[in-house]
This record gives sequence, structure tokens and C-alpha cells, in this order.
Amino acid sequence: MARAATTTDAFNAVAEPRRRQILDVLAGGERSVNDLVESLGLAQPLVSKHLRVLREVGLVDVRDAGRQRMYRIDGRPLKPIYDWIKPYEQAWSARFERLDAVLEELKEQEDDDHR
Amino acid sequence: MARAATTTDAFNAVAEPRRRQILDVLAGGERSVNDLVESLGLAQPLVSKHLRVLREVGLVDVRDAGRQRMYRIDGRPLKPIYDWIKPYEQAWSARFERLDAVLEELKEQEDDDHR
DNA sequence: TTGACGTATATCCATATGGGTATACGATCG
DNA sequence: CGATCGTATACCCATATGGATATACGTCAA
Repeated sequence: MARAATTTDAFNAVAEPRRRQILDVLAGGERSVNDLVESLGLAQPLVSKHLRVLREVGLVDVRDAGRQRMYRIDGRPLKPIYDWIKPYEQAWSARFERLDAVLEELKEQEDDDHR
Repeated sequence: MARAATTTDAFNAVAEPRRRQILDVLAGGERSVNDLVESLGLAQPLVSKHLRVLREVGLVDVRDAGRQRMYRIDGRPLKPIYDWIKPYEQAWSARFERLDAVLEELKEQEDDDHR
């Protein structure tokens, strides 16, 4: 088997930075394809392709408006990601850490340029 | 260009279900490769490969213990994902929705088999 | 030392990605 | 009607994936 299709689920769809950007723009309200092309500075066919992926996983809805197509975000498919990742939040926000974890933190800050 | 490497960032690394499973197991504490192989029912080379990806994005740490290698989770690289997705939480948890959004919900339930 | 164990790596394969370019298609305008 | 606009699709390419299998490598036990 190869890598799972980008249209498999929100996890895969959202792994692509440009698609996150698109969602971020759409979070500001409905936009036409050209609006997005302009906002993102990407080639139009590229944007259309990304929108297709987002559509297939249900992250956006489309509406016809004359010769334009207005895209709107639908964040619900993001819930599984949020639900999965939330328990790990403590990993970095916990106030009460074990000593060795704290020491780890400090050591990390030294060689901060490693990642 | 092709799809971004899985080792590009946590977004890409975590898009693969098996790697999420591995992290979920490791959330229960340090594990050897064979422990993971058993827990997940995957082929050993597969597990090693997935662990390599997780290592490269910093989601796991390794420790040598004789002939075993003990893996430990490090959830910090997940923070960017959490930070990105969090603002969208309202999309599904908002209590006060605009009327048209509510109507959308109802309509969606009808043709629920469309997606 | 020899062998078994635990793990990583090397291949091989099918697949579909993101980007680029060209073009098709529907809607609107003149 | 014809032209133009807004968008989607069709190709082409290089790339690296996830899985399978075989094997290499280091560690420990006998």
C-alpha cells in the first residue's frame, strides 16, 4: 500500500499547509476561488485542487453564485483531530511535572537550535 | 513537488493512523519495540519504520537498554497542531449558533448518507 | 566462539501526491 | 451570437510513501 490519500480524513487533508491556510482564510467568512487565489498567492488550479480535497473530507461547502463559486468552512470534521490531540495537551501545559521532565525542559532550551 | 515528507512535521507524521496508535500506546509509558509490535499486531520492520518517523519529528525519544531500545513519547511537537486547531473548536461546540447554521444542521441530517 | 535475540536497514512495489501548464466548461456581458 | 470571465479538469512529472521480505548489526547467553 502507499500513503493514505489526502482525502481519507481530516488528518490527511490538513497535513498540507496550503490547505490549512485556505481554512484559515475561510474562517474569516465565505470566499470565492479568486479571493483565495489572491489571498494565498497560489495558482488558481492549485487552489481548486486543494478545495476539492477539502470538499471531499467535508471541511468546506460550496455555493454557486453566478459564475463564481463561494466556499465556506465547516469545521466539524476537525473534531476527531481535536479529540485525539487534546489528552496530550498536558504534555506541554502540565504545571506539575516530574523532576526529570523539568530537567529535560531545561536541557532542551540549551540546544534550542537542534530542531 | 510531491507530497511533503511524513518527517516534515508533526502534522504529517501524525496523519498516519498507525503512528497515532504507537503514540497512544507510548502514552501508557515507555515500551520496547517488541512491546509495540505485540500491542499493535504489526510487522516489526513496520514498527521500526514508523518509530523512525516519530523520532525524526521529535515525538519520541529512545533509550538503549541492553539489546532492547526503549521508546518514550514526547508530546511537545503536537503543540502546533493543538494551537492551530483549537480556534476551530467553537465550530462544533458553540452553544449559540446563528439560525442558518442550525437549519444547516437539520438539513444535513436528512441527506446524511451523502458523505 | 557460537548462536539466539532485538532491532534497524535495504530492496522492491503500487500508488497518488503537489505543482505546472493547457484546456474545457458554464455563466455573464456586449 | 461571440467574447470574456471564473472555475474545474486533464495531463505530465518527480517524489516518497506504507507494506512485505530478507538481511545486517549489536548484545547477550551458553
